[in-house]
Order: sequence, then C-alpha cells, then structure tokens
Amino acid sequence: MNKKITMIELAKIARVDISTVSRALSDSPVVKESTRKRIQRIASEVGYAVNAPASSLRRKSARALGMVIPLNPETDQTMSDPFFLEMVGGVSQAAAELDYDLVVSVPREASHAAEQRLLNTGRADGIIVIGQAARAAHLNELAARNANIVVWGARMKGAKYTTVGSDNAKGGYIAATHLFSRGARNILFLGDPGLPEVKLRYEGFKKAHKEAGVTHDPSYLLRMNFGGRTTYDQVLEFLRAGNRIDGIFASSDILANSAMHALVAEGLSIPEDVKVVGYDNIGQSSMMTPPLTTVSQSIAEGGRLLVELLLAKLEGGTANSCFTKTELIIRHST
Amino acid sequence: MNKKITMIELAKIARVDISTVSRALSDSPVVKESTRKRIQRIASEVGYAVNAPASSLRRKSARALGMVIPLNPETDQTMSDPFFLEMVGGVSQAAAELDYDLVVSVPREASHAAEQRLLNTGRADGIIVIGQAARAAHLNELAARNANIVVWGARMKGAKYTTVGSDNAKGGYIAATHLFSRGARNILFLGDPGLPEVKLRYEGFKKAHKEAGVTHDPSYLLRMNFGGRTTYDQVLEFLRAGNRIDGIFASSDILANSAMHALVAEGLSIPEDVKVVGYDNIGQSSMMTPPLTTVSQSIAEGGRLLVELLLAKLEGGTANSCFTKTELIIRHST
DNA sequence: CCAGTTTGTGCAAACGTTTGTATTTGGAGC
DNA sequence: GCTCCAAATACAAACGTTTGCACAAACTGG
Repeated sequence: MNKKITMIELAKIARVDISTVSRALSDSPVVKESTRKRIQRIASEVGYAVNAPASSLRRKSARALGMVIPLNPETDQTMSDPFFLEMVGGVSQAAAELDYDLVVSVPREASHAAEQRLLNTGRADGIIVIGQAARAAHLNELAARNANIVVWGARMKGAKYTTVGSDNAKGGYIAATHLFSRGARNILFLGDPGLPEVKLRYEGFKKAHKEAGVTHDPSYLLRMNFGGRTTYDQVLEFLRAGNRIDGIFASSDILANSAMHALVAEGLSIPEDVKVVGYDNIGQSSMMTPPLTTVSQSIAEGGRLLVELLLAKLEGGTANSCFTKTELIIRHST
Repeated sequence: MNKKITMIELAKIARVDISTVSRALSDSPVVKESTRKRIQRIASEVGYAVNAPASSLRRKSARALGMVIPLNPETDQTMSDPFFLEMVGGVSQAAAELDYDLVVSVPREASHAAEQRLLNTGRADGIIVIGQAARAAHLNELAARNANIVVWGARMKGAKYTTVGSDNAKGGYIAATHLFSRGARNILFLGDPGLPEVKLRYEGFKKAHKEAGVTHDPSYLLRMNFGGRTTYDQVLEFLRAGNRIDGIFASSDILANSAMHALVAEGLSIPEDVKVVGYDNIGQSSMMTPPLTTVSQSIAEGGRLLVELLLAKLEGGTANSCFTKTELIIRHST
C-alpha cells in the first residue's frame, strides 16, 4: 500500500489550508471555482480519497446503509434462495448510484441484534431489513426508538415501520384469475399462510375463487415453508392420495419448480394437465421446463424503492409504505 | 434514536477512566477481571456499542471486508446468476463469524475503481473480488501495490494475487469421465474458453477424452458466455444442424439448465438419450428436471476460504492460492 | 521495613476529517 | 487613498476511540 496520502499533505501540495481542501472536495460553493477545480485535479492525480472513518466520525454519518437478511432457520430459507440474493443485487445497485455503501449482514439468530449493532455502532445510517416474518415485534420496537429502518414485506397491522413489498393480495388474485382463464378449477395452493405475505396471497387467491364462483376446498392448501425441501414429497403424497388437480399456485418460484418436478414424476404434463403459477419471477423462472408463469415482484424496483425511502427518512422526511408493481408474467400460453 | 451514549459517559457511570472502559470492552487482560466484567455488564445494560468510525479511525482498521462483484456487461452475467449470489452468502457468513462486517459493491464498469475506493477510503481492510475474467491486469496492478486482495477464480500465470477457486481442470476431467462411464461418446461442451476458468475446464475435459481414447471434435464446443440467454437457441441450432450427441458438459448449471430445456424441445430425454453434467452445484440444480448431475465448487467453503486467506494476509502472513473441494454430485444414476 | 516487582488505572496525545468563526484579500465607491 | 463589503481562505475545535506512558497501589522477598 503506497502509504496513504492524507488531506493535510494534499493541502500542502495545493498550497492551501486543509479546510479549503475539504470544502473543495465536497463541492462547496464557497470556494472559488478555479481553486476547487485545481484541488480536485491534484487529488485525483495523487489518488487521494477521503478517509471514510474520519469523515464519518466528524459528520456523524457513515454514508452507508445496512442490509439485514435474517435467515430464519425455522422457515428453512437459505441464502441460496435466489429471491433474497436478487434483492441484494437490487439494493446494492440502488445504493451505489446514490453514493452510499452497503453493509450486508446475515444474522443467524432471531433477535434484532444485527440491526441494533449496525445502527448503534454508527456503521450504517439506516437499515433495510428483508422480510419480517416472526420478527415484526422486534422491528416495531426498533422503529419506535426512531430508528431509520425500512422493511421489505407485507404491511402489517400496527406496524410502525415503513414497508415496501409487492401487492400480495393482488398477486394471489391475478394468479388465480389467470388459472381460471386457462380452465383450471381445482387449484392447489402451496405455502405457509403463517407468514403475512403468504397469508395475503392466499386471501387474494380465495377472493378470486369467490368472485369466479369456484369453490375452494381448504384441504387444497399444502402448508410448507419457503425452503422447498419438502415440497416435492408433499405434492407427490398429495397426488398419490388420489387428489385431482388441474392447477397449482405456489407462493414462490422455488416451490413452483419443485412442484413441477413432482408433477412430472407423476406423469402429469405441464401445462396440459396441470397449469402452474409461481411468485417472485426470479431469474431462473424463465429457464425452467416449461418456462414458469409467475407473479413478478419487481425485485430490482423493490431494491430501488427501499433505498429511496430509507434515504428520504434519513433526510427527515416521512416515507409511506408502498407496493412494487405486481404483475403476471405469462410464460406458456396454454 | 435515544441519543447514543458514548464511552465517556459509560466511564462516568462505571466510575473509571475511559481508557479502562476501552480496554475492558476489548477484553484486554491488563484490566482486572472483576472490573472488566462489571464494565461489560454496564455496557450491555445501557445498550452501549463502540462507535465504529471512531474506532476505525484510531486503529486504522475498519474491521470490515470489501466484496466486489464485477458485472461484466460483456459476459452478460447478471446479479441473478445464483452462483454470484450464493457467494455473497458464503462470504457474509464467514466474515460475520470472524466479527468482520462486509461491504458489498457491485460496480458496472470494468475498471478497478471500486476496489480502489474501498481500500483508499479505509472503509475496508481488504477486499474479495469475485471473478477476474478480463480484469486480471487491473488486479495485478492492485496487488503489486501491496493491496490486500483475494480473488475467486482460476489461478492465472503470472498473477500476483491470491486466488481461491475450484480445481477447474479436475472438474472438467471428472465431468467427462463420468459421462464416459455412462456410455456417452459424443459430448458437447458449452462455455466460453476465453475465460480462464472455462479454459481449464475444457482442458480437463479434453484430457479425459485423450485418456479414454475418445476423439473430441472441436466443433463440439459451443462458445457462449455465462449469461445463458443464447444457450437455448444455440443448442437447438446445433441439434437441428444434424449433429448427434449423447452427452453435454456445461460450464455452469445455468447453461446446463437451458441446454436441457433445448433437449426436451427436440424430443430428447435426459438422461436416456443425452446425459448432462453441469458446473457449480447451485441450490437450484437439485430441483431441476431431472435433477442435475454437476461438479460442485463448494461455494460455501470457497467463501470461508476467501475470508480466511484475506484475514491471514491482513495479519501479515502469506496466503497461498488454493482449491476448494471439487467433486462430482451425481443426481441421476442412468 | 524497604527496595523491587507486579498489577491495575489514569493521563493525554493521537487518528483524519468537517465546519463555525475569524481573518485576509481584492475591489468598488467616494 | 481610504473605508467598507463581499469573497475567499485560514484557524482551531470538535467527533469518539485507542494506546504508549506515567503513576499508584499492592505485593514479594530479603
């Protein structure tokens, strides 16, 4: 490391005071344009970069956002779920464009220690939490202390924090409606309605049934967590128990994929025998066999919104919870 | 934000000097055990956390690692490739366990500006770069300046930096050998040998052919980048041109998946007509139809190794490049 | 009981910025 | 040529830690 140059040395080179350098580098209008340009030129010539810790210390702001991705061992979601990971991409991009760094934390425990730490240590100015699930109480507690926090997920009653998420009820509704339009009448729902997001999807799903005059047998709900490890077996068992279906709505693409796998194993063809709709529109869904029709959550848009709302909060504004565009991506026409 | 408490106030409460508090919190053996315990207790009671920027400034170490995931627009790899993203998970976990924070950066341009910035601003003590591709020269330049940098990828001739990666040559070799053992003789290779990793995989692949006495027709190499967007069409075209194959070795699971898709479209069954082997063992590969036999890169292990080697470097040690366990995951027996 | 040693704490100086305030500089107006 | 004002720059005090050093207290052995 060619010994790092400091602002003081830069000031010496430019023959001005260090304070002028500081102001010049932050584009303060108070320093004369010619001086500013000159200092900036010198800075880039010698490869100077403002020391982040020092700057953060003095300004009491890290210009960094924390991103917390809680892996609830209970729901069996792992880092390999592309949904989570696409979210990292989206948020990272959005943060970078606004010149914020992103500190990622993947806590194992269910407490809100990770959030606390990021905020209390001053390493992040605000944090983005992906998924609330059983942690809503914790998050509320944090939010109550006026913490700058934005959450990806469904808006829950009484939640004190800002959320961004897809319109889950609408998502469930359009998925079911699509299946009806393709002739499906006996639709299996996959997911854990214990999670607020899934609950809303299920409700939208049922609402569509009611409106279409199709009865939904509650036993056509297969409870399973997001991990997808048990999906194949559960669906297989369901089919072998003699249940007849012509449609599946899975609350995530990963579940849909495993379910399709089970269908094929039972000799059913997709979409001729059974039509399948997923949720998320992860990158892989277009490459599945057959390409999966799914409800798009606009993960990239979500990432951008999360960052924007958080920054608005940091600047003292109020940020309202909002939905990302929730639409059906139709991948096979039958 | 209940106004953050500082070490000074903590010292007042504990009726000791701030320096003692500092030492106590960092588990210095020089402060008496009873005092240490007492201070730590008080700290956790009042919810005190050491201010990271101040600490970083003083210690000249951020206790944070940078992770750079360059998205080369040329090779069309996007954040949605689960491989990259699983890597984030692995590294993040490993870093957290060693009490380091992880600053993630996803630069768009091909320069090494992101690495520079993370290092120069002192926001990260060292950085992990995922993939080298066309950036080897940049990375060498950085490494030459004694930068603390560890790279995921194949070890390249003359590279000055430490690398961690799977044993690509071995991977290609065992993939081909497996296909032979299943009776395949006309194997199609998918990937871009312009990339060092893929080149090695291809060489191992050819070596296996030579040893098995099977001739490899160079036209059975379909050049394509990692994105996978064109794979389906390329494979389809290849088949429709009348080429007969009974095996495919794809240099990534994503490519393998699209290729399988094309095979099915041509009425070929897997693995009866064509046996397919992928590379990476991403989470989805076990859920494909049929489950994909693939060469495992041990991404989680890779993440751990990257972090460990980088920390070793930070502590002044020398870190030798190394391989992760590279093994075949057999998912269908035929 | 005193010198010498160990053990535990306190003092104070950094670390590299940012920013409120003071000071200089260079013009304009008279 | 002097005053006054604005524009541009310099001064200096923080920000919250860590750590070398000095110091005090408590032991040890002779």
